[in-house]
Amino acid sequence: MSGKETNDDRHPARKGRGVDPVDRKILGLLAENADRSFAELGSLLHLSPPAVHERVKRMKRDGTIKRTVAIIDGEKVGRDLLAFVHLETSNWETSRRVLGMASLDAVEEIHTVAGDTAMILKVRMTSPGALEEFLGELHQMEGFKRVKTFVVLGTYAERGPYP
Amino acid sequence: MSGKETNDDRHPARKGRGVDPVDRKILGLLAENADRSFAELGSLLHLSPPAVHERVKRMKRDGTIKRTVAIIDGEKVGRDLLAFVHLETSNWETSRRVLGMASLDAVEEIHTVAGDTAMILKVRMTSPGALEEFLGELHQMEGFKRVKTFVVLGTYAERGPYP
DNA sequence: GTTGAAAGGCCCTCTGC
DNA sequence: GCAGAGGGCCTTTCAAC
Repeated sequence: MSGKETNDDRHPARKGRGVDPVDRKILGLLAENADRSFAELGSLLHLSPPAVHERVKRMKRDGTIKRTVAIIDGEKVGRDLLAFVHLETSNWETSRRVLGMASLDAVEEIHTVAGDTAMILKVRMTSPGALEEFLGELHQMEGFKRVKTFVVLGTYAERGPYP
Repeated sequence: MSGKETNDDRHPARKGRGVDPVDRKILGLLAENADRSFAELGSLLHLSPPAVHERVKRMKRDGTIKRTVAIIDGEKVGRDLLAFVHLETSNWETSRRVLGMASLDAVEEIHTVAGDTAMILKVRMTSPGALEEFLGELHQMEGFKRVKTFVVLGTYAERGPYP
């Protein structure tokens, strides 16, 4: 891992304030499988179930644990076409309309970035035709400069943040 | 997965075989919040808890529901620098070594793609220095042609597949 | 698929250390 | 902040319709 973050701070967690090593271990276990019981977590960490519960409750309250979700197999439900779409817009109004696409079922991620493009979208489609239609909507928007699409051929890792 | 897609299948679920509209509704609810009880799901769907349980168990067994995980706030645990890295490799051996990076804590996604690059990585770092170090490792590898990095400025949507 | 019931396990709180 | 015990809810499975 990286080192040298701290100069004068004696606590190892400078940015993750209030997240100690035990918390991180809990987060790691829950990020991998949220079905674990407090009893199981406790035995893995040599802690009592109430102690684990206290920590998890605190981390849920302060937003460190955002939520727990079921991971769906996109291919098994027909969404077998994953793509990254880069797009540049020439004005803010157009960008706002793109951000509104977050409500579309196909749109999984929207980021603004620094680099050769302005925005990156991750979309999971049910068919090439659906992707074509989506790209068509983007082209219809005024004030966009360029769209570049990367169709995913294979996925070799896909998970959430790890503490 | 199964093979044999039927031609004369009258059911609307062509690709998501065995996933009917009720299943999709369950998946949608659990993809948003996996903490819901079977009783709650049942009342939302006008089904009995055992019926819901049966469906969920089946979908977990056949992999439609891959797993349930806790979503961690990357910024709260110190990983506040998200980036997409595009890289082109000139041989397969190098690509294999990149795929091995899936075990790194910072690497969240690895995809091979069609388009102006060969692979896309999503990485979440604890600091700019950590990103620099990671990019340095890529450059040290023989057989890579080009690396392009997009640092994320803002995230406006980030979730998993939706049925 | 639904109802009803029954057993088991876990959550959650409280109390004491 | 952590360990131990009890009430209560939910899960899970079994019947029968």
